[in-house]
Amino acid sequence: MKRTKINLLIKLEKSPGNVLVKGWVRTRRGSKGFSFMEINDGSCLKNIQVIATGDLKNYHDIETITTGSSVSVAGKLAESPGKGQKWEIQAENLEIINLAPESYPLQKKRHSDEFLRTIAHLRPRTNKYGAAFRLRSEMAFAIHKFYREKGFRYLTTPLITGSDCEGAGEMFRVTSLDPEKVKEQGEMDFTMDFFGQESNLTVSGQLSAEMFALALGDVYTFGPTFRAENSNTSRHVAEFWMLEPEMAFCDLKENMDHGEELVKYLTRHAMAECSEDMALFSNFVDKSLSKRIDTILNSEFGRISYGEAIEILKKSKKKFDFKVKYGIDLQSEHERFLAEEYYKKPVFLTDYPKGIKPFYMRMNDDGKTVAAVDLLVPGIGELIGGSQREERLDILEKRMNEMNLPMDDYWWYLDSRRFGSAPHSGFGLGFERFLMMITGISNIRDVIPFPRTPGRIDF
RNA sequence: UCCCCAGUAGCUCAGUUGGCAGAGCAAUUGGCUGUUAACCAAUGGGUCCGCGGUUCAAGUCCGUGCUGGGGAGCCA
Repeated sequence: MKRTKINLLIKLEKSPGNVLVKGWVRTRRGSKGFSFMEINDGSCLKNIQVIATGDLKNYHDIETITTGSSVSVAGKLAESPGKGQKWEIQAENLEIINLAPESYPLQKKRHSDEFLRTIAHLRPRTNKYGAAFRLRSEMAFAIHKFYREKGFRYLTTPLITGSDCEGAGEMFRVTSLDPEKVKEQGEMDFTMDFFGQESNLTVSGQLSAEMFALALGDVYTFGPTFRAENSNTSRHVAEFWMLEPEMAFCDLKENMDHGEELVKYLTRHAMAECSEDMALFSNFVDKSLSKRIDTILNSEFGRISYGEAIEILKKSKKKFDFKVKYGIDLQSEHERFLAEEYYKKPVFLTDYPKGIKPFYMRMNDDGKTVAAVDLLVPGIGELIGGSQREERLDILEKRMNEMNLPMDDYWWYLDSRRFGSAPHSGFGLGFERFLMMITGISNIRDVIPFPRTPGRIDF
């Protein structure tokens, strides 16, 4: 008999008679002569109840089944006379695949997130983490679906990069040099290294994506990204996934339209395809989740310039630790006030002063601000960061000079402005931060399978 | 990296003024003929985070290190 997954089984209207289920025992309740078991196979949140009676030939062994054990159950799918479930399996053949010893760390009760992080290899067997990682999978699929429907091309950009000055934070060095020899020589000779020059793990695929947007039109990258920052917060990890769309013939407004459409599409997809898991999050993880999802789906995101934001912050009676002044980079407290208290919904901030933004952002006509855009979201902070790119060669070169960037390293990037340059825009969306937003899970380490943070690379 | 808080049984946590190491859940064993984080009873279980110090006596006080959490900076 072929195995049926539990997500299909529990949806059945009529019993097909006998079924075969394989999974892990969440709990066993024994009485004299029979046992109830809850089996979960990871296909969905729900367990299937199995009843095993004393007339089974291996019933003596069945009585020893512990939480966490793996089993294979064949039997009749019957309507359950008990409350709480429609179906149950009346076991006719129950095979113990592996008995979990008493040291199995997951109990049939709530565990703290901190404890579960220490057993990250087992935590997907819990309701909450199972739901989180099913949703993560579904959201990755939804990203590809969204872009395919819109005629975008999926681009995979290199994870190892030679440019050491992308300006998006500390980078991880990639080298094949022998540490012992480096110690003898007293310094690293990069000409002897694998690539003949210094190389690092990427902090963004954007520059590569721009080249392909100016060839294929609309592209997106979706893959891992690395930051060697010594960040110890609930919103940062050293290895995370980022979605980066890049669109030719697209200005800042269209860039925002795209970001808003994307966030709404993915959120709608989560509600439609993962309703059961989403219900768990709003019932047990974050009581305000339903309201936030509703706001994301049904409100128009705010859109204001940096200058307007500064005015709003100044006029507010709120006391900030950092004084608000035109030209400063906005602090967390400022961003939170704008998204959580003033607008109470996601809000785009545009047109930042050029001094606090990177070289590739397009200079506005005022000569002081650039066509940058950040999307601030209640509870998360910055979800999206992007811009319209500077497509005018002379202005781009001038900016790079001002910022002392080595022009030679960027010869290929500048070529794109030399040969058929065109307006284009794009942004980066932090995949884990998006997952935090739609699950209400408050620590980024709990939405990524095996988190990498300063001082920790377990599993 | 900085600020604040915490570390006691497998888990969650209590532990008074410095004076015998505790609870609930879990586990183990037994009971129970339809359970729902089953129920009832019994039993076992400790490097009180590490190191050093004060003291007749330290889980408790002091110093230091490590780990975890919250916040800040950096950013996705």
